[in-house]
Amino acid sequence: MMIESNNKSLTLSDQVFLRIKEDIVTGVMLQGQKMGEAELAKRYDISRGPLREALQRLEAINLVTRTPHAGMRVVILSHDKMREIYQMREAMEGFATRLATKAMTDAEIENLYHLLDEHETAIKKTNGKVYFQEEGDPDFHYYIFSKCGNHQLIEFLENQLYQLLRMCRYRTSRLPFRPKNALIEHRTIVDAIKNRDEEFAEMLMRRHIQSSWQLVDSMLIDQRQSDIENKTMNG
Amino acid sequence: MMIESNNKSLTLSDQVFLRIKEDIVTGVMLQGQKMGEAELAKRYDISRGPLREALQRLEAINLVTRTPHAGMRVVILSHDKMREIYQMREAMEGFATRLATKAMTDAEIENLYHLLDEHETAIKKTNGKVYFQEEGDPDFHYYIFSKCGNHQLIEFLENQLYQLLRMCRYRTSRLPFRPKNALIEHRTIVDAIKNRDEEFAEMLMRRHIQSSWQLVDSMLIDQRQSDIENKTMNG
DNA sequence: TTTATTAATATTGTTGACAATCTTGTAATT
DNA sequence: AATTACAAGATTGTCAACAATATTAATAAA
Repeated sequence: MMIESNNKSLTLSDQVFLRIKEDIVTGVMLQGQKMGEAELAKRYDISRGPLREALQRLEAINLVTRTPHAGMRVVILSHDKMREIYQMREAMEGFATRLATKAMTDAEIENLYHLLDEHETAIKKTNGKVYFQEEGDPDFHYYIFSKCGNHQLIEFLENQLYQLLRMCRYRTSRLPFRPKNALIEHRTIVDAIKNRDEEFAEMLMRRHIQSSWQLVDSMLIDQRQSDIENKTMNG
Repeated sequence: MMIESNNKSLTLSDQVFLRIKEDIVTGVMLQGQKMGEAELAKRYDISRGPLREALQRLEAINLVTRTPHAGMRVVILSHDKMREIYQMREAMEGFATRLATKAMTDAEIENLYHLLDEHETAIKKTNGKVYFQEEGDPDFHYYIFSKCGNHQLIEFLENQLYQLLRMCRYRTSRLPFRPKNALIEHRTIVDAIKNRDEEFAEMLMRRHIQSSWQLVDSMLIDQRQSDIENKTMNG
């Protein structure tokens, strides 16, 4: 929602890149789906030139796969691939947290506490339904790693890894989460940052991401289970 | 050298991407240099369409920077940026080493020892001039992280980070290195892998990369020193 | 009936021309 | 003399037609 606001000076290729990216991440386009250039060009009302450039950029962030002379497809997030993504996230965001623990100003740490307070009230208001549901969680993580001081790392996390993560999240929709647990973990992380305890902050962030993965992992297993059952019933 | 061998089924865009990448990394194109599309198209004997796609891909791996409606420039590897790159390398390759320590087969570890032996004889033969001079070191590192089992991580290290690293190395050309030291460090890393000691292997790899950075860092400081002196003499 | 070959079709890769935008240089005004 | 406004030139962004490649469908042979 609200992505059509900045059409002013962006190039056509940029605009359609953002639009398709959103359509892939949010599941409007299905995984493994063939993306014919002519079809897409018509659909997004654009010529094939800028479209191809947009697809090229989508390939660069691993949202589509290309086979020469055969075309593009939406990436398929297999169970294995998702595990790899979360594993990578654990290492890189853990490291970013360590750096941020050293680099953040006191004022920025205060901002983090305010952010947590906002989340808490949001949880209370909606009786625990918000949070983790694409609301608070990304803000929290984003705020921390954006303060790590390493632009290369920030750029990678923001523009590459987090796009795939969002896609994972959309795939495992409607999670039966425990927002209070997540909030508690978040608080312990911020406390460690406040104490300037890099070692501990990194460890807590890694564990937090690990448990996030375990939840997704179990979801996927359940899903596969029911897939198998469906197949058995139909066959 | 020897990059013109596989022209068979690669698309034009792919070919020119590889060629320009090589020209940037090896310093044929200078840092910060303007890359006019018309000029490049003529130079590489290609039309602007595929050229633009190639440039797009170069932008994706941070070898060129683009400002809309103003064109592309070769990236400038400032001192700060290089530190960021090495910092990131330390974290990610260290993590990859940890994973590889668990994942490698015994046969693959034997291969690593053979690789070290080859390097040792090469050093003896050339009296310590080879190694680190774009010969043995990348092979060693590449072999390890390529066995980490995480394809996302491998892809990132190989296609993104290592391109920038090669560029750093070319920039700090002719280093007064100590190949024997590096070889010793390599051996201790392989020994840790052989013992399946993930913790230690990661630590050793990180330290190895740290000292690699310190060498480059000191080079850059010297360089700046002499730059300042030159400026003083000329002004 | 199955498999291999070949032609037809559809899709991707490439090109050169056209449009929009920025940069540069000149001239006029303060 | 300095600065702003405007116009000419150059460069990037976009488009539609053309060429090369892969996919398919059909036909013929085993």
